[in-house]
Amino acid sequence: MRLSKRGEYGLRAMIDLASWTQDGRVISIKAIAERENIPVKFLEQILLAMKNGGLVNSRMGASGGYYLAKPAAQITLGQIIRLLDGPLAPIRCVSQMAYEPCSCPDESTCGLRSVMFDVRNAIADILDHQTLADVVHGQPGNNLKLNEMSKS
Amino acid sequence: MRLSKRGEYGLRAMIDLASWTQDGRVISIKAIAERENIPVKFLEQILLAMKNGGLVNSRMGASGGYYLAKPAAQITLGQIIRLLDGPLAPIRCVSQMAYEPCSCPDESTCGLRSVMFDVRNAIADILDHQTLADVVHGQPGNNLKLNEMSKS
DNA sequence: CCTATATTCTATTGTTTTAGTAGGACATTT
DNA sequence: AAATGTCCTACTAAAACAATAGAATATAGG
Repeated sequence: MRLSKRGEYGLRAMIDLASWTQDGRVISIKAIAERENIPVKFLEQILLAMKNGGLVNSRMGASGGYYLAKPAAQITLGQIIRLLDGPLAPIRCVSQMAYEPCSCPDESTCGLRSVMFDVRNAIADILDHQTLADVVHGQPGNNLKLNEMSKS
Repeated sequence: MRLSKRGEYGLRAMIDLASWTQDGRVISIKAIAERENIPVKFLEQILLAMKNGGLVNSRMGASGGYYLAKPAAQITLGQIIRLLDGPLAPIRCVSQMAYEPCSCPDESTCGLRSVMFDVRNAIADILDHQTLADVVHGQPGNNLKLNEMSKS
């Protein structure tokens, strides 16, 4: 159930962009990498992928850099993670974007599938509604349960 | 965010055990593997791990096999997944059982961390409350959201 | 125009994880 | 004693992960 470093770095970089960008300014890979403790060349790839995915834009050359392609309130964490790490769903047979049949004889009566469907939705409910703007402004998650004692 | 085959097979095997076991009977690896389409030798390892983890017991020798170590209502999917795949948390710094500090300067104000904390709790809320008995008897998940349009 | 500073793009590398396989030792039933 | 199980360790091929390397290209500023 874990997020890769690629996904984590991508999220941190986007949050960084969202919090440091104002008006027409751009931010260099190096600046982000230093603030967020991310290997420069690795971050380079990640930002490139996000550019190709339409989440950021860039200005080349000296004093160039990156900026969000859309307002921070229109970019969700779900979009970023899907782009960098693939589907949110724990198993393919409950994924909307990358569905594949599983091995069970009948999906409609598969107990495991229905639980995993719930898990997928719980994850997507959070990640598809939390925007970069929410994260930057410390918006509390709408699914937060305080009195939760389970160990993850 | 995905479940490994090891985890998936383990869950399927446990659900199989929960639904086919009655009174003092045991079920062989081969029988489970055939019903659930799991490679026999792989399942062997998985069941062994679950035995060492205290979730199942076994009877050796001819006509031996496995059975649940506890009533199905006392085994949660969370226990199984943690045993086979490790922590449910997307990143270590929000894990209870395998906490590690992340790279950010201050965890208490880290926006990413607080979102991932919510995600961890959402996953654990489901997986730590759904028992094998629930799954076998088609208990609906308590976190199911029907009108959900997001793609996973 | 030239240089320093950026992004762009592709390839390569080392490590770890995943998903099994193989094979023999040991226990129990028949 | 043979058949049928679990137990246990080691091994392996392939994929995923986490970078690194290096050259090409673009632009600002002097």
